Amino acid sequence: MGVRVYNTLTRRKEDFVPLNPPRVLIYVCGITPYAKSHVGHARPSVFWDVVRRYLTYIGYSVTLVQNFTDIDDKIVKKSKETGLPPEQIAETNSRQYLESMRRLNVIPADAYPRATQYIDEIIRMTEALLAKGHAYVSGGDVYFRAASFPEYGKLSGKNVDQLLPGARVEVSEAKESPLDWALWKAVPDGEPGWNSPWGRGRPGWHIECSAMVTSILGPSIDMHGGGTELVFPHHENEIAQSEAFTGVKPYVRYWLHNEMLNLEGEKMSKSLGNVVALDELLAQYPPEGLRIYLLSAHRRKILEFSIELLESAVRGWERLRSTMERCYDFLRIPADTGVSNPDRLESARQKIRQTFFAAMDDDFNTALALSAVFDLVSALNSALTEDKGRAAGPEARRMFAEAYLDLLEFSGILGVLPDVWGAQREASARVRGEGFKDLVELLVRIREEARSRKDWGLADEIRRKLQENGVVIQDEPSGTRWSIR
RNA sequence: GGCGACAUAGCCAAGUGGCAAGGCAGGGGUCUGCAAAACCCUUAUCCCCGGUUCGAAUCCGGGUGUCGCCUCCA
Repeated sequence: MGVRVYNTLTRRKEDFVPLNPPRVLIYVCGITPYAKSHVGHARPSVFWDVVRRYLTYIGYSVTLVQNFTDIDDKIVKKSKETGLPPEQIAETNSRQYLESMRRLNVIPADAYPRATQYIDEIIRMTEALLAKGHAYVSGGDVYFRAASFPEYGKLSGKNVDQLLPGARVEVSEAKESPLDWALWKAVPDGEPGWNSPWGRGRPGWHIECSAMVTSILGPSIDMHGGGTELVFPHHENEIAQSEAFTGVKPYVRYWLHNEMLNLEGEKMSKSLGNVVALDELLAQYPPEGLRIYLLSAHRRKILEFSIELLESAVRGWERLRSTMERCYDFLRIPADTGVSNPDRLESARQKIRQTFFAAMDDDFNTALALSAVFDLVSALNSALTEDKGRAAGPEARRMFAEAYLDLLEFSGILGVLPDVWGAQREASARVRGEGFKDLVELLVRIREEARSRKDWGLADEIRRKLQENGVVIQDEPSGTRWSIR
């Protein structure tokens, strides 16, 4: 056993062996905060959050860094259009992204560095690349000489010779070759810029990640993530810059890329304009539902997005949540009751455990892991249904509790652990005012009494009024349960 | 033009040689004053055509279709 990951560089699944176990250093390409975040941005965030949770769970000590590229052409353009300073645009959108992450239950990265905080490092790196002959000055710009890095193209599988004909690369008189890219760009007065040995300018697009990775995490990291769209040229260029600069190979031991979200068959992207705002979704749907949706396909597969699909995932989450609440309530009743067929539950549980961990080990197959979670939901619900309150002894009860704890554990790894201890119920009740809970419970008691008198009119009215106020009533053989939705 | 990925039920999706996971939706049933939830049963000739094999969704060849990257992008 052990984790295996599909590495974009080798195009194979490989055993995951970190450089200095148990430490695992991870860098994930974050957003360019020139506009609001959309659902697509949540895919890598949630995926890497699960990776971090799982690796931590199995004993690794994870350091995860995610950047903001807070200065680039788009931000400058936006600044010109709106008249707002670029820092403000970047900061507003970065904060909005982080707020969405918080709502999505994403464990905060150990650092969220900004490109503009690493200008000195970028300049130093550029100077070093010049000194080593990997870069050249042209006008006030500095370019990386792709031809100076023989392995250029190794990540994306591009053949440099075939890249040129018909290529859509930017043709510029300033560049020796169309494949070269800017490390530093001269900027006209009035645009944001920093002083440098080559005059006032700002960093090119790819160098900031190399600078942040090497200065924060070192010359060689364990995993690097980002969307497939970044494989070329962004990550290809990052490898060239970083390995040329540090002389250390490999810059990244395992490259893990996530596929895109599609909207009506087309890639969701800001440039196409077919985006669904992340904060708006989170305002309307439970974040756990969104996580379940995002984890429902393997990260290397394109996933179709629609409100209907999100809503179906939300319904799945509601089932998971209500199962946990039922299990919790069940375990609170006196200890001489237990499930009537514990052996069946136990054998299901063992099989499900095996599936879950094998799935996570196999390139973080969250879709399969999620299916194991739902299998456990079904097994627990079956056990609860069969029970009928029979006394089955402490052993049966213990087995039930074990299965329930597994469900909590798996949900925790996937970051969709519902609040089963009622803290949320309590908190919601508090938000609605002291005594809210007492009032609800009083109404439930009154309704129980009405039901025993067969006063259905009153019982139904109480149920309806509570529902209007967000309290859902369910009559079960063992009594009436209520929960806040 | 170059490189690459994908095609599995109504929708989403896992599965890379041994009787086709899971979610949502649908149908039937149990429970129930009603409702809700839950449970049980039920819904697939795995894009097409060849080949390899005792055996193929899975491997090989060909075809068709969809998408991505090569330009900013998670």
